Amino acid sequence: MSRTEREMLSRREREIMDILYRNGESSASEVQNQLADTPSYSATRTFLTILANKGHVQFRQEGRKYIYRPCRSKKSMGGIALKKVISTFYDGSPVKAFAGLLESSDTGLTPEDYQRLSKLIKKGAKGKK
Amino acid sequence: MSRTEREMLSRREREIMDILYRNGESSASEVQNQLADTPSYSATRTFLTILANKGHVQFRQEGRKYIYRPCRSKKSMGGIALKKVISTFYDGSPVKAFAGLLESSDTGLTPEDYQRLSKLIKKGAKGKK
DNA sequence: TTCTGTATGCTAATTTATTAGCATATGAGT
DNA sequence: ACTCATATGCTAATAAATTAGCATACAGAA
Repeated sequence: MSRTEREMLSRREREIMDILYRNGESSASEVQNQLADTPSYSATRTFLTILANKGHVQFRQEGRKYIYRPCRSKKSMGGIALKKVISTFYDGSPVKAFAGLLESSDTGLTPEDYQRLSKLIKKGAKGKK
Repeated sequence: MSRTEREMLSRREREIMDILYRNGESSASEVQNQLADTPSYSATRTFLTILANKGHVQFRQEGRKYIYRPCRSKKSMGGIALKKVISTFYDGSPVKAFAGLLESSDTGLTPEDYQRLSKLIKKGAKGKK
C-alpha cells in the first residue's frame, strides 16, 4: 500500500477518526453511536478494522471488547488540520485566521482567555528576537 | 435531496471545493490541473457539474469556457472549518488551538505579525467589557 | 445449566464515487 | 474555408466505499 493510499481516508473513515480524536479512545459501539446516520454495528467494525490495518488506529483488549484510539497524537494531527484550513481559507496566514476568529461575534472568549492570549503572544515575540 | 445529502461531499468534491476556495474561481481545466492524481478532463467536469447541481458552486460563461466559483463566501466557510478543527482537536477551545499554533517551532510569524496580533487581542478584549 | 445480550471475524451484496469515451460546438490561426 | 486545440453535454463502464448478514464466543443473570 502506497503512502498516499494509507493517507487517503474515505468519508466514514474520517468521521471515525474525528470521533476517536475527540474522545481520546472508544469502543466499537461507542463509535457506532456517534456516527451520523448510525450504521450497523458490523459496518462500524469493518471501518475500525480497516483503520487498524492502515495503521491509523491501535486497540487494546479490555475485558471482552476492544478499545480503539488513534496512533498519532491529537496535538500533531491538530496542527496539520489547522494548517490545512489556514492554507485553504486564509491565504496561508495564521494571523488572518486568528483575526477572523476574533471578529466573529460569538468568539466564546472570556476576559481570562484574552489575558492568556496576550501572554502567549508576548512569549512568542520574545522567542523570536 | 435532503440537506445532509447536499452537505455530504465525496473526496473529489471536497478537493475541488478546496481548490476553488484557494483560487477564488477557476475554469474546469485549471481545477483539473490542480487535482491530485490528475483525472481526465471529463471526470473533472462531472464533479463540477455535480457540485453546481448540489448548489455548492456557481459559474459564469466567459468566452468559450465556464468559470466556477463557490457559492458561499470563503470567510464564512473558513470560520466553519476552523471551528470544526478546534472542536475535534482542541476541546473546542480557540485559545488552546492558538497556543498550539504559537508553540510550533516554525510559526512563520514575523515580528510584525506579533504586533498585529497584540492589537487584535486588545481590540477584542475592549469590545468585551 | 441455559438463556440473553453484546462482543468478534468473516463474507457477500448493494450503493456511491470515480473514471473515460464519444459526439458536438466554437474560436483562432493558416 | 479548413484544421487544430479546447470547450461542453451526455452516457456508460469500472473501482471503491458502505452496508448488512451470519456464525461464533463468552460473561452474567435466571
